[in-house]
Amino acid sequence: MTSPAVPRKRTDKGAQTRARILEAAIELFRERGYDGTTMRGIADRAGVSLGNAYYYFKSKEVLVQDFYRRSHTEHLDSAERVLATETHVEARLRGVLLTKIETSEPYHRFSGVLFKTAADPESPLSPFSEESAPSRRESTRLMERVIEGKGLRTTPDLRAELPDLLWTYQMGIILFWIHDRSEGRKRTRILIDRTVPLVIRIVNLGSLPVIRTLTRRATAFLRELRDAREIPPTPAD
Amino acid sequence: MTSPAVPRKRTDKGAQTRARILEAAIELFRERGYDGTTMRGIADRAGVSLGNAYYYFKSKEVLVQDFYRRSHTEHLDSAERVLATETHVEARLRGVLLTKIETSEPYHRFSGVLFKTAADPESPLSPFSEESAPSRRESTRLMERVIEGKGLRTTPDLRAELPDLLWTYQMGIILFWIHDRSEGRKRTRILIDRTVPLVIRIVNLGSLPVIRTLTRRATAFLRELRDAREIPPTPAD
DNA sequence: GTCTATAACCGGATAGAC
DNA sequence: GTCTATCCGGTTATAGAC
Repeated sequence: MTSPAVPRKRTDKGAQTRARILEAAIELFRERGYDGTTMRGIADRAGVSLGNAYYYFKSKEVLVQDFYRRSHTEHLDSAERVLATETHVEARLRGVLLTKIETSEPYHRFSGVLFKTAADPESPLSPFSEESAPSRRESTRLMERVIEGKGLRTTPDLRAELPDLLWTYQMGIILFWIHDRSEGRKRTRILIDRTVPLVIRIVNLGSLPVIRTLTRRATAFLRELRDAREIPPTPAD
Repeated sequence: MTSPAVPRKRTDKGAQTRARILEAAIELFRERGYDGTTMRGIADRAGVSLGNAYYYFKSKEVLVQDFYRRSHTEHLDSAERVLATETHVEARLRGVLLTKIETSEPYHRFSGVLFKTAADPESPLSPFSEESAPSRRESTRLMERVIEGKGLRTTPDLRAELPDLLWTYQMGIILFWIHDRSEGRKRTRILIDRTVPLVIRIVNLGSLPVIRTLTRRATAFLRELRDAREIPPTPAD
């Protein structure tokens, strides 16, 4: 008697359609790759009209992005489990990187497309863009957690820069992974296995007296660079 | 009496048309950017038909590439002049990097497009692809010349890897430059000025006894990685 | 206001005649 | 070598249904 003619199941009329479209897209991307998939094909398989598909997804690209976003959250989850069990930095770092490429595996085929647009400074998808700041923040947060592990000897100033540096390192690994055509991404795995200990060792060397001044200078510059980035470009000066 | 009815200037019937099209493309890219330029517009301005434009350039992308190739050769020239006058590694490296961003400046606007396709592993434009091996080779050759300068203390094994490492460093600088919106690319210039000395110093540190084993291990791995890349992926093993 | 569909538009790319 | 005619697929405009 309270509620008028409003239908009960208000939950998600279109949300389901949206899901159907995304599902169809994922299937087709898997079957034929990004370029081989057409928006018309996606709409067809989802049983909707072309225009309708565009009602839910502004472009073909955001379809891949939505698809890829899954991998990001999956990674956060898996990484969480790694961090809960591993206590040594080295193991933590290796674990975070390995889970990254593992959760990304289903997307390897289109990672090229993703990376492509990511490299474009105009694109909101660029890892350096304003829009992707949240997920970048999440990734560096992960690195903050990583370096809470045992086995790291470092100075406070270097430590402060480490999350960003490790994020960059991770980007490098991903770039390698994208180009890795070996079965089981064996080559990327080797890369991780070999470079993680090196990275940790190099960081630890940073506290050696001979290297101290160098480290200090480098971190000072990094800090400067990072802080300048936060501030919108100054037309003056 | 020897030559029949054939016109004398046989040199380049179509080569001129080709040039006209490229010229028109460059103008339009400059005026309206990559996306704002259409193949029809290019053909129009060049005074040829659309189909004809495609006869000379397989795609819109290769037009930008041809355009960009100029910058590459220009850079080789400018770098040559730098290497002829500068004797110290640091000055040589800085000079090579500065001329790189300076000769690339006219292309800054589309560098996004270039980099975009370059990041795609499928693309023949990818700096890691077979097709771009020649220009990559030229760039690492340049780095070989750079390290012939004075002021470098290093071991043979590290030295052997340096050209590739410095090429990677240069790629990093370019990535930064692409995203650099500061006037006169001031930020990239600062980046170069600050990091070049650091890089040289780090390399020189590589010969310190404490670091030797680390360097040796790292270079061994790099060599392994590089050599494996030359060999086509082995399906066996 | 939320959803769905049809009919274009636009621009990159190709086929094939001359 | 050059053109015209088309294709193809991403994207948009727009109209109507719920």
